Amino acid sequence: MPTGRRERKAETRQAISAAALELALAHGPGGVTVDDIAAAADVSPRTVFNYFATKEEAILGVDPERRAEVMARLAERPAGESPLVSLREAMRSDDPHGAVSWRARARLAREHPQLQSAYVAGFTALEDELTLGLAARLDLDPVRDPYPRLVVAVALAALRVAVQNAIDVDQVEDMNAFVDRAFTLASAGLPSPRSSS
Amino acid sequence: MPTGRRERKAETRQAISAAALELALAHGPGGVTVDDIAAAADVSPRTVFNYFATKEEAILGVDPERRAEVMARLAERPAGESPLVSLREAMRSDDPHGAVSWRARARLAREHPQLQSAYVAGFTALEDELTLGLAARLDLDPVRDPYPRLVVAVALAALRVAVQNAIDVDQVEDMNAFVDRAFTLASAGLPSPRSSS
DNA sequence: TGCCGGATCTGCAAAGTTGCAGATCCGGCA
DNA sequence: TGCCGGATCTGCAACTTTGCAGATCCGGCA
Repeated sequence: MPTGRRERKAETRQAISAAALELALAHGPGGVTVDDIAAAADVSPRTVFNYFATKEEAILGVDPERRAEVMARLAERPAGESPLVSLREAMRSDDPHGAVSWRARARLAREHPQLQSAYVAGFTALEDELTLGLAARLDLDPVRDPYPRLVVAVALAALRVAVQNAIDVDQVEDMNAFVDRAFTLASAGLPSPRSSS
Repeated sequence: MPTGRRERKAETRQAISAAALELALAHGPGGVTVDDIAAAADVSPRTVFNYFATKEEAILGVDPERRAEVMARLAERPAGESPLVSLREAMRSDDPHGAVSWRARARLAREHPQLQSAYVAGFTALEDELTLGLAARLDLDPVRDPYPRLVVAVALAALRVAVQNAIDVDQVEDMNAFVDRAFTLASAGLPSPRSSS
């Protein structure tokens, strides 16, 4: 059982990410320097930027393993299923541990505009990956055919809006209900609401 | 006819934006420094950051006047119209001059990944504005009710994907056709395609 | 004309970000 | 054990970005 370089790399990333999140929660994103994060993770400041493009990304950064899980779940969805449903189910998180830290980060991003950009960038990166996955499922060209990317972009928009709305009305426990509502609206073509409340 | 401060401010912004775009097109985004842009626009480097948060934003930056035009067009749409249609029409650009520079920027963003983040950030800023405008039209709470933001987010996703697709298949002249197709798909709830080509 | 007040611009210092070159570490192999 | 090769980490210099304090500009008004 070799503790290979790959595992060490994942550990370093985790250490930096954990230190960044903890310090940001404690002192606010602006109250933390990269040097602080580096010291807490016991690496050089330069190494922080080997793993994350920006300080904000170090704070919000999504674990690559989690992204891989989403991709794997997408690949396992039944073949004929509606693409929006496949994506919704692939992204649904029933892992309590992951969900908690994910909510903490979403809330942090909502409260601190300086994190907004990095937060959205995370969705964009996921969009690129999911587009390839969905195109493969549907046997479509991911770059020339707009359909896969359009469905993924809409699905991520729905997810993002649902999460933000759950946070805004302070009901993060019912996250799944909010997500379901947004996806239902999207699948129906966003009909004019009579009473969407 | 006073050449008031407001006009001078707009002129300075234009000068910086134009210099940034020109230099970026000539030498690539990475081949231009903020000092270069500042010198070309005849201001201090510090002033560049008074108008734009980042060098990338200075290159891609959307003219606030253009955003105001979109908001004005949205307000003028008939009352009972489908929200997606209202948004599509508000964002449709028939101004040849504006459209050309817009395409140049979209292409530049597509070709240089370093601009991706700033490009998406522009859409996010527009999302916030349009959400308020649409909520007002529909008389809904823009923060507690997810509907306005969801529709806007989906509309912008459709627009973004359509533009990217038109660039990818090298048919930017037919931009409107691409946008219409994406919006039609979205209004129909993104049905599984048989032949979306 | 000459002053006032606000808007705009600038200089400076500290922090963030990146490319590059080299140091270090670690597993595999003789 | 001792070396090799690649992956990882680090130091450094240039550039980017931000907060702050002050300089400058400009229109309005006495």
